Amino acid sequence: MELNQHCANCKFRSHLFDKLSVEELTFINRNKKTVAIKKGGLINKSGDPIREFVYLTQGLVKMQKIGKNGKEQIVSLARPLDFIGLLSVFNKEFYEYSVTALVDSVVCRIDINSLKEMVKRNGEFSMDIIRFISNISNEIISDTYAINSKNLRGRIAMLLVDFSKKYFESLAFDLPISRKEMAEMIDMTPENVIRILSEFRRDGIINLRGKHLEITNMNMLSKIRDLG
Amino acid sequence: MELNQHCANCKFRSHLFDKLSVEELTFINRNKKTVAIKKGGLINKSGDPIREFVYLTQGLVKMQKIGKNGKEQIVSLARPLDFIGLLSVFNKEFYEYSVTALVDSVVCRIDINSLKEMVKRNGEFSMDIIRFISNISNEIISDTYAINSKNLRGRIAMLLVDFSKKYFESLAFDLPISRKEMAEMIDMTPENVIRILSEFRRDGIINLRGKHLEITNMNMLSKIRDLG
DNA sequence: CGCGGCTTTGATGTTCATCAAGTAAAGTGG
DNA sequence: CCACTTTACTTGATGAACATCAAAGCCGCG
Repeated sequence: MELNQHCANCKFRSHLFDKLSVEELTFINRNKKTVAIKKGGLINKSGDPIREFVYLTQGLVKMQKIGKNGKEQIVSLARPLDFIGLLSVFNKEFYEYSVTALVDSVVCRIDINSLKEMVKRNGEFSMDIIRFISNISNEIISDTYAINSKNLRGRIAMLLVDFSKKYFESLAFDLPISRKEMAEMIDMTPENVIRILSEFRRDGIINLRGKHLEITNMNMLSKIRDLG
Repeated sequence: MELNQHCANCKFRSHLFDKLSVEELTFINRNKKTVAIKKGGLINKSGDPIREFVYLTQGLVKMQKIGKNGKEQIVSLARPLDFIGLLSVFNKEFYEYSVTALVDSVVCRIDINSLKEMVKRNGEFSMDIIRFISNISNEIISDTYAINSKNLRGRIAMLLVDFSKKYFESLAFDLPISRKEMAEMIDMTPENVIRILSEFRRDGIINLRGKHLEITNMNMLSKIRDLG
């Protein structure tokens, strides 16, 4: 695929940029670079200075931080058209979260000052930025509360339903993360992730072989999510 | 005190408005109203249409939502100069959280469309709004993670230290919320809140009589917070 | 004055983390 | 490509942390 496409023609462009004119997109285009990242590759490192606004066009990435106990904690996953670190770029000097590619991915790195310039100049664009930030943070906050108010079975059920509906739009898919990473996403131990997955398999709710998962009883799974 | 002061002279005005000219402040002033709320009074109700941007000038309020199980959950407290519902006003039609006064309070209600108009017109102002939103959501997210990674003693310790340092700037203060509300803030049961407070009292870390609390061993309390 | 909600303490049971030990899978270097 | 090493996965047993239940005293308020 063509990496260094002009923003004005980019088919991965988010609606966030709809309010920019062709001239403004050209300005952005001059100040961005597009980079391919291999699976497992580091995109941003927690603590590094923020110089760019990162935008995911292809792949899947995780945002994580290190808790006080030294354990990794996954704050959220990002899909194509998601903005990485949008919650930090405008008010922090250094990245708060590390970002790692879960599969081969492609990101655009837009010079942060060029973007800020756009925000100041184009009022409709700044309103859109505000709406995007609000949406992202609302989602993280409500997801976090939802996870923490559920028991372990409910958490796993929620995660699987989300994968199926939000990320893969299919009842069968390959898990993009390890059991350990699942545990880091929903705040439990890897042992219990495995235990509950085995339980679901025993109960005929899912098929699971290695990373390949198929939801065979979505009704039941949704019920477990809602009641947990 | 004078409720309907002109924004240009308001001593409770947040830095958020620093970038507005006198004319712009006058425009805001024409489209705002200042309201006094009694302790326990409802300021915003979850589900109501968002027509105004609410700004706290005096008092203390709680933002809460109702979990699936029907239990109340307190998302955050807001002090003077804090913006209430800033995370919702730009991207939602209806309030997500209810807001209730914990003590007698005063709020300014600014017409939401007037504020949006300002954002579009004044680029420096919109940058400030973005920074504010980012700060608020970052704080809520990191506080939520911090709370959930601690055991119950650590949670109570964190809450008390926060009250002391952030809200009252004193080692002695009156708890602004009930034991039950404390439980709703840090996701535990009222019984355990009480149990642990009694423990802290037994261990000489705090004095507690009804709502009046005094931290007698801040060192130990901080240690419990950090190690929990 | 009495009712209902808040507070407090104790007893009990459940949920989940931790520890241990073994198997499978995935890198790695020769 | 194979032996080797490491990392991920899996199951069971145990104990600790915490929620729930129960009962009694307290306080504010109509």
